[in-house]
Amino acid sequence: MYSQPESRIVIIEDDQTIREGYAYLINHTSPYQVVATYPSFDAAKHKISKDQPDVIILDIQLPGTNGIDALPLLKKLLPQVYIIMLTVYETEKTILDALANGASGYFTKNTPTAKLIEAIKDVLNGGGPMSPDVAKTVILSLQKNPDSPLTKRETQILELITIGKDRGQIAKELFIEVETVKTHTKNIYTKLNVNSKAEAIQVAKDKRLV
Amino acid sequence: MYSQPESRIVIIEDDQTIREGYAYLINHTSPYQVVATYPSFDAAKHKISKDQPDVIILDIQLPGTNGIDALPLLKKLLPQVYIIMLTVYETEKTILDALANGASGYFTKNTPTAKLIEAIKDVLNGGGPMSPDVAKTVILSLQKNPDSPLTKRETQILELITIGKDRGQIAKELFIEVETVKTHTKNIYTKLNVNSKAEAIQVAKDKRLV
DNA sequence: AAAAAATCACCCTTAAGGGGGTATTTTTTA
DNA sequence: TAAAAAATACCCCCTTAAGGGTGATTTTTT
Repeated sequence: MYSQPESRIVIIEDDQTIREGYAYLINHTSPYQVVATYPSFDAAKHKISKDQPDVIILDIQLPGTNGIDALPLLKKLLPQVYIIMLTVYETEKTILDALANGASGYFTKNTPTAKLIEAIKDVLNGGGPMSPDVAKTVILSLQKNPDSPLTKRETQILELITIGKDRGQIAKELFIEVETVKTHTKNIYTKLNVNSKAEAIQVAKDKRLV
Repeated sequence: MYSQPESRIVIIEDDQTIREGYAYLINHTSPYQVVATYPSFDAAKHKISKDQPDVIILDIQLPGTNGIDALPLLKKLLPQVYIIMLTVYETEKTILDALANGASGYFTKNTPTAKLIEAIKDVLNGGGPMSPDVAKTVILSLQKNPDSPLTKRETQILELITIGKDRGQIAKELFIEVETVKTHTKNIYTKLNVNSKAEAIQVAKDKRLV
């Protein structure tokens, strides 16, 4: 058995105090080494490939290219890299956008260094670390409305409608007749107070019925 | 300042060893009390309201009504209760279904009791605890395809299409002409090799383009 | 036993969507 | 700074998948 090479960390964060603080603490209290720090993505983009980072700690509120937009660009430069977002924003949209664009973890800025170091370990082990409030937001975003006016079958059909299936496909998938699908659809429209597929999809998304 | 009343825990789990093991450990190593345990939802449904649990630890593979189906029913009986799923299944569908139906947290069965107790604390504090692998699965489910063939504008329009907006609404929302929306749509169809909105939505979902 | 949910059928009508072609302006990138 | 890519906008034509109305039987729940 031989010792693993240290994992390489890069920090992109515009606040110098936070940047250097985290860098110092990670270097001195963990088996990881901070190989570079940058105050912005634009400052990092031409050099970061040479740093060969395993993990990037990325702020969202950066001057120039913001963290969300930087995500896909970093992924393009370094397809294997894990990216942990660090931010003061914790709106649902920001969190979901970050995760949609390839972030591996998400923490708010008051996160103690110990937790962050644990998160680095987690992503390297294939996990997806998040602070509890972030996790809660993510879970809520997945939650369906428990007070749906629709029956089980109707919900099922609405679900298929929202993923773009037409009557024929739905009928085939559920082993029922097209006319039955039509009947259910009509009932769905009545209950949701709409009169088209498009509107139904909007209401479904809006009220989290599917 | 007076001390908080102990939080009340109920465990629903068919394996007697696991059920009693967790109950014992939670009772003896944490400030929480297990007020009842049941081997199934069906055994629990008529009594659990009287237990007044704050947190339910719920297994998925139960005899009779399974854990996923039990979720909305438990939520109906006890709207305020937090439910932590405990299971050997960790397929994406199972995890997402559980969270969609109102689970507050999700752990695999090999989770040490200490982590579970921490999870109880987390949900009571409004967090959304998950084991790292579960979190990873959730994050992956939110991830977009980084190699989309679509431009930014096209992705944006496809996104609006998938949430049921028609040409007119899209045009208004993006401050462009309906004809421009049509042009983009045509280009999207060409790139995705489809020739209808419905197909485009299916491909979009399938390839996680939105 | 009653109510709710799920199933199937027939008629009739149209708006929203889709195909083809062309062209200018703006932005990005090499 | 030249070339390429992306975004914008218009015109003509055409059809299908979707929606509305009405009625009825069977299965499942309560």
